[in-house]
Amino acid sequence: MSDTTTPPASLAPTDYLAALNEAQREAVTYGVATGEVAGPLLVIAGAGTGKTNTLAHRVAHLLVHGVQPDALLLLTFSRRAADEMTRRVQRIVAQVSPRLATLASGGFAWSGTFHGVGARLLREYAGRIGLDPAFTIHDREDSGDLMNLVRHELGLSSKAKRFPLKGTCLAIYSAAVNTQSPLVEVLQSSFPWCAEWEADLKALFRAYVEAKQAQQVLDYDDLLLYWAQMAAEPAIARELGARFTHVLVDEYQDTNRLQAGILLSIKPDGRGLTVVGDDAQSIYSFRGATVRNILDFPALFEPAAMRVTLARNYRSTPPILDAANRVIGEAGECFSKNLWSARTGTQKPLLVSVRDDADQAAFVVEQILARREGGVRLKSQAVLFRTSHHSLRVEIELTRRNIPFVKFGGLKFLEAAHVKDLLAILRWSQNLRDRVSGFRAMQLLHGMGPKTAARILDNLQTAPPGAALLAEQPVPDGMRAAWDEFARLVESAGAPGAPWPMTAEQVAQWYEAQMERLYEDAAVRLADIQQLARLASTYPGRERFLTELTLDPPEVTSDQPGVPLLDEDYLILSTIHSAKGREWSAVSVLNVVDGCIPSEMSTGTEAEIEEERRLLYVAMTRAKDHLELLLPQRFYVTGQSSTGDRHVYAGRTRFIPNRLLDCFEGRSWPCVDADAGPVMSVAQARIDIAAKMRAMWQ
DNA sequence: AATCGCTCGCTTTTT
DNA sequence: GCGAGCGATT
Repeated sequence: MSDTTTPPASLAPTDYLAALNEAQREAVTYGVATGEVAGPLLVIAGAGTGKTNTLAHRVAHLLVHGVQPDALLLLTFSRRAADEMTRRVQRIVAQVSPRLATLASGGFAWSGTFHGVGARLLREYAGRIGLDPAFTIHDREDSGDLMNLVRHELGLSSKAKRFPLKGTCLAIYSAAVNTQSPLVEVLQSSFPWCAEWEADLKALFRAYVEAKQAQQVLDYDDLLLYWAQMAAEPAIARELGARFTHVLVDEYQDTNRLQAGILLSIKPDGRGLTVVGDDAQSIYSFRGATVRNILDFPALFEPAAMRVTLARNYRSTPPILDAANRVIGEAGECFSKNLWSARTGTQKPLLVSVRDDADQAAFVVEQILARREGGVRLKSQAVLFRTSHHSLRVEIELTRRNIPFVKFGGLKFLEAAHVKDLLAILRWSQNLRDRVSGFRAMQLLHGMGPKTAARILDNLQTAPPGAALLAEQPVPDGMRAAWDEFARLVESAGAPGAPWPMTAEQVAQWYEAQMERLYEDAAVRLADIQQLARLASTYPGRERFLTELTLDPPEVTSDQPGVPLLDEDYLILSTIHSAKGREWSAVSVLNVVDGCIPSEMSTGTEAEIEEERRLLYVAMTRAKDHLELLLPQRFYVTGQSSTGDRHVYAGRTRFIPNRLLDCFEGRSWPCVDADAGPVMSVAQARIDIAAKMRAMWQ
């Protein structure tokens, strides 16, 4: 509406905008009240600048101005982020009017990750793009299994010179798809040691794609790829563009070319498109994400996209922010926002030298307990680390002291063999052509091996659809009865309109009867299966259950000791990657030493090292009031020498060179005895390490 | 044809 | 410390 018209009487005063700062308000209101859909908007939102809040307000603002929830496409990095966004929007609009509260109470039909939304759109449009709407989705392991199957079929596994393993093949394939670049280039830049296999890999990938299509199976990458291909059809693109008048994307710095392509197809002129992100927090390039997406966004459009920068940090104290700014300021290519803090506080982040892994764990746990005594709940504290296994000692220490914790990242619930077994049965019942699922499911039967299973899968594939009866498949006489029972189970589970969650319960029941034979530790696994069955009952049906579980598995494994109850206070352990977007009052970062951060796996190229720097930046900017970086002087590595475990001496991460030490407070722990001399400074401690290293060889 | 037991090689981050 | 792969055994 123009400024000459008065707002409709139903419109409540926009009080909710008053709590925002100027830049935030600009991002929220840009183009909303003009009466037509606004041009493209890029919001550069530094760490802790109220990004989620701003995005939520923009969504709320759109609703207030009459946009229907169904017309919003809300793409976030995780489901958790989507849920958080929904909650906030609901809270905001509830203040404006009861009518809007009702409107938003159902949440947003089209919010979630690119993969999750893609899966749902593809099912809806399946008929028009030659896809079976009952397609199953393979997780990474399933994809690896299928890749392996094809790899064997093509005889690549028995080459004289060792052919890349399935995981490597899949990684190469995935990189090519997600970066949208030719195989040669991917091999050259990321997998130079596999370059000689280019021709074979090409054949392998062709066969892999054919296998997926024959089985009506999609992998993670396909969800984006099919969506992108679909959106490349002008008619469908127009339809999607009209249906979703507003598209909002969070964490845009971690999207890849495929995702950017999808957005551009739907919104070619950028009208109605809002992307939010922070190039300093781009940490997913290993997954094909490219920081160029966000950097090049404004110039994609004519006129260029509106750009709003949020630089006022509400999260961290000035010393913490200062240290983080300095760390990211060292980046070779620096786009830092130089965040400034609105808070008070004078405690510098700690740089704590400890002897080893064990002392690191002891120190961290002691500090956490001390802070809890001081009134900081466990839930407001977190321990962050580069790789999942870095937290092992801390986990042991926490368990020993009976401190509840939850760990994010690393091994997922989904990867446990027994969970995969159960899902394989359900997936196979949904789509009998899915060989990976069927192959796995059938071999749960005693007496069923790869040969018999493969023959049955062949029979099913060649039989006309609907004509193949599972029960009639040829199996050894000894297992006829068991097979009949299994076939009945799978067929009834796969029948259209099979009652849910009863189906899941029946399958779980059948599987539980097999577990004793399959696993020595069946008792522990049984609990998982029961939990899974309970989880199943919270979904409306099998299809949604399988899809959403595959794309967004529970982040916590239940075989951890002392899994806390929901209302209990518990500590968060998380990989830095999984800590994205979150914040805690106190944060401890483990192993801030070269070899861990940066990971020794990621020091090959300048770009990799820069990403590791941003990773440390992300870790540091999670802290609100208290930040400690741990420097074990030596840590154990496993399996690198024939003699087994050994320890190596480590130096402080290269991302905190001496010239940055004035931002930190150096400590040593355990404290050096007063009689033994002054407390070591960090610099002195390093000289000692060097001496020890020389001493090793004397 | 299935299964068990042995050896060899690899070992990040995740939708 | 773990899985994939292979050879021997049932």
